[in-house]
Formats: sequence, structure tokens, C-alpha cells
Amino acid sequence: MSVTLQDIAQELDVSIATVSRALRGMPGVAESTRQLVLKVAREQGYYPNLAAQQLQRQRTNTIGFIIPTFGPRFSDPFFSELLAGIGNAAAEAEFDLLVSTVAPGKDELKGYQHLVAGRRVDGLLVVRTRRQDQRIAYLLAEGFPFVAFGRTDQELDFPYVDIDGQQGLFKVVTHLIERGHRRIAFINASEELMFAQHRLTGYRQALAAHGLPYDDDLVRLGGLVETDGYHAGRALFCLGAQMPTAVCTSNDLMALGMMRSARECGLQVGVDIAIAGFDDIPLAKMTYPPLTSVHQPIYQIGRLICEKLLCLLRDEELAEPQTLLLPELVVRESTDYRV
Amino acid sequence: MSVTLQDIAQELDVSIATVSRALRGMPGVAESTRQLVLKVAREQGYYPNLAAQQLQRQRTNTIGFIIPTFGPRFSDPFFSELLAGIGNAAAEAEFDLLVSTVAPGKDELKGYQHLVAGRRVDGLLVVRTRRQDQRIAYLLAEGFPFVAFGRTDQELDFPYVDIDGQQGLFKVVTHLIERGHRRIAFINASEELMFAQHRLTGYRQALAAHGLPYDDDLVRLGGLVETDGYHAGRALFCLGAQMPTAVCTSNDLMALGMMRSARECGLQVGVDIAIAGFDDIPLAKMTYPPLTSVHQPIYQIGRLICEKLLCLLRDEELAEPQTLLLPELVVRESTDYRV
DNA sequence: ATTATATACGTAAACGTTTACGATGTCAAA
DNA sequence: TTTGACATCGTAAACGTTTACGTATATAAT
Repeated sequence: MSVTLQDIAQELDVSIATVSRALRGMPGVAESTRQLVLKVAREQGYYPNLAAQQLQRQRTNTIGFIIPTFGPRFSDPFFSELLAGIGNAAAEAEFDLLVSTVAPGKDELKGYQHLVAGRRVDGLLVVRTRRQDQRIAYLLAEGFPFVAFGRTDQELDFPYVDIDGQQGLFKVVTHLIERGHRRIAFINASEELMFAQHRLTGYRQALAAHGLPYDDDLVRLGGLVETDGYHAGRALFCLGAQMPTAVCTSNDLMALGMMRSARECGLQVGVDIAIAGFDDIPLAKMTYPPLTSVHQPIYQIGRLICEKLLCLLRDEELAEPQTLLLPELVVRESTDYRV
Repeated sequence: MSVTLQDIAQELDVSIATVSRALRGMPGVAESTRQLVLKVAREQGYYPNLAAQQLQRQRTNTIGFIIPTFGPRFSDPFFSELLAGIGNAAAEAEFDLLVSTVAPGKDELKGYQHLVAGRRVDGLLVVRTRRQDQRIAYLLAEGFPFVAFGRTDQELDFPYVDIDGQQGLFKVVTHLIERGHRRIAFINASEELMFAQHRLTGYRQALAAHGLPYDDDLVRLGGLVETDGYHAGRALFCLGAQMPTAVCTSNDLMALGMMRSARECGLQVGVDIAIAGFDDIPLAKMTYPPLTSVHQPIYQIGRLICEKLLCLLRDEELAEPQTLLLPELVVRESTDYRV
């Protein structure tokens, strides 16, 4: 089996307490014996049993991250980049990362309870917050450390990082209005998602600021995958005279689906219709035509929420518990079309 | 703090052993007391301390998965789908999933040692195998349970799932040849990756089978991101008379970059040049033009390697330790061009 | 020489489980 | 009544650490 403190202690004929102290650099052990211990530990290939450490120290050096996955073909470039940010920040702090994938729903909380009540992780990262978010209510009630990516509609105080989706939509819609568009569609995400709410607000504000009417028919809801954008496009482009001249979407994936349906309807993107996305995934600049999008520094956000959580776990005061990032609009050829 | 067996035992004036037995459904406890224990446990909100369980049971009910990330903008739809498959399969078996993100390199093994020597996980999933893979050599030497996605060049016996990339490339190149192409470029991944080797073999076999010469200039290496395909394209499309009429790539992301560079060089994809990818990510059918690609059932592969590992951990005999999946070619408009 | 202080180390309890083993009580068979 | 079998439960060790506390020795101060 694997070598324990006991093995080293036996070999050197000292107590396991001394071995433990020597290995952890604690005072109260002679330099000569410390060297001996280190030598034997190296020779025997000692590595501490993490479960035993966790039990004793009452912390796991692990943070949890639960990915809400929707169905099998869950392929969102967004998450791999977020995960990279989180993972790298955690690794630098020598923390492990426990990832669960659960579909949002009534069993969702079970996943959180497992990690929280089982003291499986020291803190949690919550992503894709909802307007009424039971996960956040639960974590607050438990007094469990967490940081969210996104806000909620409840008047709850908790640490988060978010990008200002309202500003983001305001910018992109204003950009479209400045290019002469008057009928601008918006493919949003499910209403229960908090960011969808913010972005809708930004959309309406931009219209209002330019005296344009709000038309319910032009706002569609999608599930953030390509096919949602595709189907929304098929519906929109059949409106005839009522057809929008520009469309913006709540993520790039749907924008790509939208571009496809536009082409199928004989519309040349950037020439006959303007399309803009949200996220600015690396792919956005590679599409045809390159996609105008609201940039989200996803990797950085991943790092940020992770680092904030690590601060919390070190009992440090958060310099900025709530961070709201201003997104930048990246204009590309997909919105070249002017009315 | 949180409630332990001790708390329940005290409340009912029984021993913690009885409580433990009652909760775990072990024999040797009266049905009446079992009900009492269950009742109190529910009332007090008992949840077992997982670290203590792990220490005692000598297993963690956790599997590890180390994602090789290359740089910050690591945005591969491939991995999010794989992760979903792994995560869901693990969740069904009530296993947790520990994810690390480490850049391949000399510190890479540290990450594996941490999980293995620290007994942090019961088994590991190894992805993106390399021709000489130190990770696999290490795990085999340690006798640690693992399943790989991919093979190696070493004559080592270990459980894996892989798709037959050689067949995949053979199919796509044959498809291009049948459309009249004679100069077919191939943007492959780094030579050290095992799958790159297989695909190169498939590429050469298809050429040979049709009596076409192999031209070193037409094979380029890329790092599997969009920009790699883009740059490879810029280089290829400047070859003048030596220019290929068709290109296939080792993943869809590079194909998308390639499509962009083609357009910038005034080439209409599917009309003036044929481009095919590999992976068939959901996006592939949404590009313009839709991308011909070799389909990989990534989600299923994620499930498969996870389930295989779970079998190993249950000490079951693997019905099929090594699975080689035959990939399908999905023909779309990007290869419509005939010479 | 005595006392105080520091250093080096061991003892043992603790973290929260699981489980082998032993103790007690009940009931039926001999 | 004795014996055994069985059900029910408690005791205690074990998993591998960490750490408060105690003890022995050496050194310095009085």
C-alpha cells in the first residue's frame, strides 16, 4: 500500500508527530532530524493522504463548480473557457476543482446539498444565475461561502461578478439604430435567467432613447443553442413587410444559427440584414461574415470569481464584493448593412 | 456545526455504531430503532462527512479528469461536450468528478501525482493521448485504474476508447478524390498527438489507394484552434499553381479558420475550393457553407470512457477493454466543389 | 547549586466514519 | 434447567492526519 507517516516514523524510530512537524515545516524539530525525515520521505515516496488531512483540518482545499447542462449535445465554447479560467486560478492556489453537471430542475439542489452538507468542498461557484435562484437562497441560508457569476432579482446581498448586459444590449442596439435600423429583433434567453432580464431592459432602453416603439413580436426566446437561433430566424424572416432589418441575440451560438437561416431565406448577412451576437467567442471573428458581438472576457471572469472565492476562504475582506464589468461592443461585418 | 453520528446517538441514547448501521441499512439493528434513527437523522439534517467516509472506506467515489488547456482562450466545444458525457455518467453512478486544468509540459505529471499519490480519486480519465505518453506510463507503473480516450505508440496494454481516425481521414480524402481533387492539403495537429499520427496514415493511404503522390508541402501542422487554420490557409492559398483544390483539417475549429482565410483570398468555399473538417461539432451544420466533417460522437465517448472506468472500479471484468469506433463522414456543402 | 528558559521530542486526543468482536437478552429445543 | 441459536446492541480499533500538552534534556541566568 501507500506510505504513511507511520512508516517514516518507524524507519527513523521517532514519533509520527515529529514526522508530521518536520514535513510541514513546523517549529519544534531539530534541523538534523528534519533533514532525515525529508530524506526518508523522499526515498519512500511519501504523499499525504488527502482524505485524512481533510478530516483533520476540516477543510478540503477544493472548490465546487456545478455546470448546468442542457441535454447531451451540450457544446458551449463559453463554458470551456470559463472552466479554464476557474481551473487555472484554482490550481495556482493549490485548490482542487470539483465539477458537477446537473440539469437545472428540481433535483438540482440535491447536487448542491451533496457538496455543502457532505463538506465536500470549501466553497462554491454559481453560474448562470436566475431571477429567483433557489441555489443562492440555499447557500445564503446555510452560510456557505460562494461567489456567483451573475445577479438575481431577489434583494439578496452576496458576492458576484457580472457583466453589464443592459449596457451591452444598449450598445449593440444603439449601434444598429445608428446604422438606420428601425425594426430590430432580439433573440433572448429564457426569461427566468437573470441576464436575460438585464439585456431585455437594455434593449428597451435603447429603443426608447431613440423614440422607437417596442414590438413584442420582435422579441423571441431561445435556449442558447444554434438551432434556437436558426428556428427563431425562420420565423422572423417569414414576416414579410414586418420583417426586422436587424437582429441581435443573447449569445453567439444563436447568432450563428440565425445567420444560417438568413442565408436559407436568401438574405445575405451584412448586406440584406444585420446580425449581432453576444459573448464574442473566438469563433466570432471567423464566421462569414465576421460577427459583430458584445465581448465578454470569459476567461478573466472565471479567474475573478475563483479568486474572489479564494479570498473568502482565506477569511479575507473582499475589496470589491460585487463587480460589474462594462462590456465592449466589437463591430464586424455582420452589421455592415445600413438601411 | 454540522450534525454527526455522535449527535444522533446522543439524542437517542444509543451507540454511534447502531446509528451507522441503521443509516446504512446494515443488518443487526431492530426495525423499530432503525426507524427512530432515520427519523432523528432527517430532523437534524444529517449528512455523512465525506472526508471521514473516504478515510475509512479507502475510496473516494470520485474520478479525476485532467483537461489539457492550451493558453487562456481555451474554447473548444469538443471539451464541453466530452465533459457533459463524463459528468452525467459519473453522476448516475453517484461519483463526483474532479477536474484539473493543466497545460501539457513538464509540470503536467505533478497534477497526476497529486491525485494518484494523494488518493484523491479512485480512477482517472486520460484524454488527448500522445505517441509517447508519460501519463499513461506513469499510471500503468502505479497500477492506478484509468481509461484513456485515444491510443499511444508504445506497445502498452490499457483500456481505451478511440475513434478510428485513420478510417476517418481515409473516408474524407477518398470523398475529395472522388470529386476530382488531386491536390489535397491536410492541416493536422501536432505530431506528438497520437490521433494526428493515425490521421496522417489515413491521409496517405487514401492518396496511395488512388495513385496520388504524397506532397510534404500540403501537410501542415496546427494547434487545433481557429487561428491555426487561418494561418495555414493564408500560407496555402499563396502557392499559386501549387495551390491545393481541397483541404481537410484535423478539427472543425481549424476548418472554420481555413474557410475564413479562403474567403479573404477571394475563394468561395464549396465553389472554388473544398474544405472538410473533423469532429462535426454542432456548429458545423451552421457555418457558411455548412461544413463537411467526420463525425465524432463526443458525448457518447465521454459516457463510454467514464462507464468503463466505473466498471474497473467495481472490479468488474471489462467486456471490451479497447473500443475503436468507426467514424462517419457527414457530407455538406463545403465540399461541393468538383474539379 | 538552583532555578528558569528554550529546544526537541513523545503521548494522546481529535476529526467522523466503519466494522470486527464481544456482551447481553430472548426464546425455543433438549 | 441447560444449552444453543439468534437478534440486538455496545466497545473499541482502525483509517492517516494534526496539534495541545507533557516531559526530558541542555543551556543560561542567578
